[in-house]
Amino acid sequence: MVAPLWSPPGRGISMARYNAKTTEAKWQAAWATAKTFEATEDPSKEKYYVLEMFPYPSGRIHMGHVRNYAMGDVVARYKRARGFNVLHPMGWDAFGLPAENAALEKQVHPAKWTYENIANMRTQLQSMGLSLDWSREFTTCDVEYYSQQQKLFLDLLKNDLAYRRESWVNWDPVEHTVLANEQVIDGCGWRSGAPVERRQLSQWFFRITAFQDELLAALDDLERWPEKVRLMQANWIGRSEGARLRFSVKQRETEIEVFTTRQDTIFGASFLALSPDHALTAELAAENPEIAEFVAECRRLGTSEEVIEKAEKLGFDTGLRARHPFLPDVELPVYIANFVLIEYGTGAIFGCPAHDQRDLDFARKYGLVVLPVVIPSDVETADFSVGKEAYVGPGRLANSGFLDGLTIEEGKAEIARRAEAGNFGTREVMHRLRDWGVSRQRYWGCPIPVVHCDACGVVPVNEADLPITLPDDVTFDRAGNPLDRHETWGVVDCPACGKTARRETDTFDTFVDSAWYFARFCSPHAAQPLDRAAVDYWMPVDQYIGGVEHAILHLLYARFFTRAIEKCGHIGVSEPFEGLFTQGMVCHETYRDPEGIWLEPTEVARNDAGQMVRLDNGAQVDTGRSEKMSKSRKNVIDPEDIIERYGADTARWFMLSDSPPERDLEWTDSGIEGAWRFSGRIWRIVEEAAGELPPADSPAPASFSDQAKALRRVTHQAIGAVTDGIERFQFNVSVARLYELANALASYKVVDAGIDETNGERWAQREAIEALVVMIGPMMPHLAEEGWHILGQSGLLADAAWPLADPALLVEDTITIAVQLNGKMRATLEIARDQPEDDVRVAALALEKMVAAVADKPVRRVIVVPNRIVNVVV
RNA sequence: GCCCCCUUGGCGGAAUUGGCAGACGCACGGGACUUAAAAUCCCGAGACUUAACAGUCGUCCCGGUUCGAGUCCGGGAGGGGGCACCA
Repeated sequence: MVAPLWSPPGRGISMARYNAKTTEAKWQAAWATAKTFEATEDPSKEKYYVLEMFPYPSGRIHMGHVRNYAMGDVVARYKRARGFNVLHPMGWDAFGLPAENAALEKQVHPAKWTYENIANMRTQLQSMGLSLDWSREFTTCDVEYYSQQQKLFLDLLKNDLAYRRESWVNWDPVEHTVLANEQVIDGCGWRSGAPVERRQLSQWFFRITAFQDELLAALDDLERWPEKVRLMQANWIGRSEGARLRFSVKQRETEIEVFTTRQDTIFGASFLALSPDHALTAELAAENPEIAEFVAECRRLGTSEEVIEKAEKLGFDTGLRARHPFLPDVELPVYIANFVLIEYGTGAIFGCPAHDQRDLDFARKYGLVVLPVVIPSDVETADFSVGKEAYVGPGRLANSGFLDGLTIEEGKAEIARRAEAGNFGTREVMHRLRDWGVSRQRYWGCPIPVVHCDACGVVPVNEADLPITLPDDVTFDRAGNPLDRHETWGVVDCPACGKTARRETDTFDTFVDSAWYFARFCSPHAAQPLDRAAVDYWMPVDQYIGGVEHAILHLLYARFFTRAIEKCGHIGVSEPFEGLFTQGMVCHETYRDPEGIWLEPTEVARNDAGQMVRLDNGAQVDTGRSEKMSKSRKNVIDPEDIIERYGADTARWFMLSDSPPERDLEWTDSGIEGAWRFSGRIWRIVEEAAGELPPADSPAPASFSDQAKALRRVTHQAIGAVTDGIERFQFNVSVARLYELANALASYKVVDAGIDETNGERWAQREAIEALVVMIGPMMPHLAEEGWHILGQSGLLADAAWPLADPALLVEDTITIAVQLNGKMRATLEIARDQPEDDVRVAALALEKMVAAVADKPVRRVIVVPNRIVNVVV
């Protein structure tokens, strides 16, 4: 890529090329000096809280950040111009594993690594010229932040929203550490490559399930959220209605409890199946080595997801027989089956092979009865049979005694009623959602403020003793959690009895940090977690913007945590984000040389023959499809390079043009060049006209020439369309309308060069240029600010009001409407607007082309849509 | 396997939600300026037929509703995403 040239200086001093670098620095300094973007609560003004998902401080910003923050800044600056009191803060999601990895690899302390990264990224972000209130900046690894989080945790504990229980973790036996699910690759540790073991540890949980129905129901009211995200959350919560049924076991004094959503198919049941981890399975395994061996086999399979997916359905007949609750003569064999999950329902099922695919596969393998009990409405019962595919569609019940003839829904209700009456079952609503495990056996996270005492058990730290700070003197020369092996940090007096006890060495999942940061921005320096007055003023976030990859976890945790702290009295809202927008990724072509080595875009170029080749050795390069920019594929463009070469405005403009914000954006060199050309074009339009225009705020002349009128109409149409585009998050459409306005201005030649303003041509030109500059402001703020200044405006553009379209100027006196024959376009008709239908019809039929097209055919009907279209039917 | 979304010129995309398909940008071609180039400005362009006027076809495919379908309905193909033995 060749750097564009900032000069040559053009035709004279006043025509000097726009210098983005110095101009951008100048206005960034001006905004900072004026504290333009620092927000304060002002009850007399309507507030608007714009937030982009805060970044993890990896060290450098990437194009995804640029796109995200460019969009957020459009909204923030636009709402400011519309008179809102805007809050637009920024901070850092700074705890987490990468800092510990860096510590291990480079022997640098996580804190040092993190804060240096933040300093670097802050500089990069500031070079983008975002309208951020930097006075509210904080970092989640600041003691000031995480100590407040510890207070919130104590409140959650008091309100029974946090608790401790045993839970399975992925344990890497080589690194002596717990692994997150995404660190387990093919059943092995991502770094050590050793097979991961499942271990049980006592861990902290947040009781998200206490709000599960509310979290589901409230999705309906999140009207400014993408439908897709609401659906994903609903699926994740996974509410299903069914019944819990108890089966008595013939051979022993016990019952097996199953959960089912298809209790209507009970007469088609042919077996029961227990999870390998079911309590009864454990009992049986203790008595029977064969069962123990089978269970062990299932567990071995259990480590690798891939194997589970492909695994055959396996079962082991325990020899036990369960009694059918409605058929005294029928006994159902009890199996242990590898596809029954202990985490869901009761860890046991009844199998109805005819109407469940898994049960059918299982039944075919073990030769069990397949009895259809739901018959599609267009088939006779005797004619219906199930082959390889279970029937899960609608129908009437059959072969089912007292249920025969009922619908599925009626059958479900009847079984539930009889089970409850007979005291062997209940209606039950089950959820897929599990409580949120927040313990991480890690150093670089917020310490969980509790103490383990041999006498008193788990004791919360007294609030007065907070914060529990991380010790600095830790080493990363070995695997495992440094907090565990710290000599003094973990030794503490029990808050309850005073005896020597041990500190909790687990830290919080970093999703906890990001589950309330948006609320902390309202009062970032408060001595308590949240200042109610500030939070009540600013919350909820009016517009949240970020990647769709957080559609489930982060957004669900934030919704839960807001409810949790609402219950504790810290906040007055239950939904944190009124509006949500999920933006697409930034993509780029990929390049590989003949050896299959990935190449950076800077390492390849197109040769004279039009082929992509390596710059260093000329070898031909395979151009791969465009993919999300990633280091592993080397298809990244560094925003810092782009801003250095073209300026922040150009980078931002390119991010907003062409691609709809929710879709992926394809990075191209020609695209950024085009954006850069346009910024120069705007500059020229303003520069060349500025000296000829009437002074700022001149009163409108009494009359306008036709050309001036036409320009004014274009201007006001652009105002309407650009505004509409921003409101609807269609920035690419706003950009197109701004191009049109710029094109109109570029071809606007004032006929009367004199300053005499009787025809209003210069006045209309100023109106148009000012509108252009103001509307470009949210997208290219520095260039717009410079233009505003050149136009002789005294204040900052950042404080200027958004233009309003004058409806009177939008209407065109003469309009062109389409004339169709039998629905096909044949001609157009120029006519004054709002003419009576009869006149339009007559005029349309009188058109030469229509007369010829209709010829001698009888006109059967003429449809006139006012000011739109005429359709002649013959 | 289940659920959801998408498919419009060479490319990214637009179309007031049923009313002139292809706005705007990119790439491309032609021209102006220039000794020349860059930059800038102007013009052209969906495909096919035609010397031209003009005509025919055209929003993934097939069918339907309608005076009229990119838009609504039914079926199919291709691409993408989410969840995944959830009983």
